[in-house]
Amino acid sequence: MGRAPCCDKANVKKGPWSPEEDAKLKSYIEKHGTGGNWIALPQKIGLKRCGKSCRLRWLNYLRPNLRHGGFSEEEDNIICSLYISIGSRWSVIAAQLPGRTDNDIKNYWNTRLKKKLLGKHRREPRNRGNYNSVRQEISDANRRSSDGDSSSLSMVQENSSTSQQQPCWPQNINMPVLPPPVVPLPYTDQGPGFNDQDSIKKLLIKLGGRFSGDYYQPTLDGLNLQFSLEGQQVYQEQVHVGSSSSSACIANNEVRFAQTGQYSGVDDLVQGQGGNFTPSFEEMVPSSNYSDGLEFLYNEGMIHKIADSTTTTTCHQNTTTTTDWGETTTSIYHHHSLASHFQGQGVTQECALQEFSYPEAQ
DNA sequence: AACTGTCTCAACCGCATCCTT
DNA sequence: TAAGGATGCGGTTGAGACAGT
Repeated sequence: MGRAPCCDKANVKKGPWSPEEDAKLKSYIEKHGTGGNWIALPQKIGLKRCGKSCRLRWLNYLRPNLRHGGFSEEEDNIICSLYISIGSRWSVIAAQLPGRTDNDIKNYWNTRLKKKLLGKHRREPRNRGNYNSVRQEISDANRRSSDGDSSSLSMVQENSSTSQQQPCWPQNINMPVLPPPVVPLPYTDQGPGFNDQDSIKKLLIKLGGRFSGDYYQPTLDGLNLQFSLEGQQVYQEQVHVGSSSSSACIANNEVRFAQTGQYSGVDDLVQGQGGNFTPSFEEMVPSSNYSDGLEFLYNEGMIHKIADSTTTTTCHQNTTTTTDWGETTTSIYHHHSLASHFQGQGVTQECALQEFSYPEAQ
């Protein structure tokens, strides 16, 4: 016997919401809150909708101070960096972007950001598809540009002009040293104290990972690289995060790449960890083109591998040991300035990481 | 003008987790 | 402590818009 349905499926309306329904729901919630019970809410206000549907409509569309579309370069960077760090935990990512919903970010990632990455790898059976994506990107960039983001268009044009020409890096060669990021990064103010272990623990806990002090083991001095963000460094921390095997895989891959300074494919790594590699990322960054995918991030100014080895340290291959996939030790490229970025907006590190609250929760 | 392919995004679905009793 | 219900979340879908042929 399966779970009881949350509502009478036969008696609820599905599909797009009408303005009348929106108005009903919005005015009720603004006056009374949800009453702490989404399931009962539609009956209270005479809507023939499932409670879950009401909740979704409110959270994704009716809630005040929401922004739709027009993602800035800064937001792109945050989304990408968080995706790299924690995987597809959209609600966590959304919590870092005030006014954005997890659904919006998820859609944006799936339709735009991921394609930015894929664009260079995807076989283009027809020219048209490529043209469309370029056209779309230019159109988006134009829109962003008109919103005051002047960096977008030039970047997209540059990308589109090189997308057909840029060779994929052959396997097993050293990655070329990339120039410093072209796009200025948003995280420029270094907040105090965020590098300390307590702050990092808090961040990781807030991000939803279980934390084990036993496993926590900053390994900066065990790594053979250093990332730079426009002059600042992104330290790699080894942390204990559960529940996200995909993020673990992603992070581990980057560790692998980072450790060796060259790309050697993901297959052996995948096999070594039970083959539990997240399909989406695998698809997104095919092993043969992995370095190229990373290059996108370089271009975006997300990460910058610096050739300067003044901080070179040693690293052993088993830094990221795993016990099982539910209790995974993973590595996160930790933007220590991320929280301080929100602090700069008058938000504490703790608060910056809180999810949105709603009337009944306030 | 009709057709076709692609893209976007709102909404649904089902599972996982949390909360209450 | 267990069971059942509510909520949260991420993956997926499908309708509509748009552009090329």
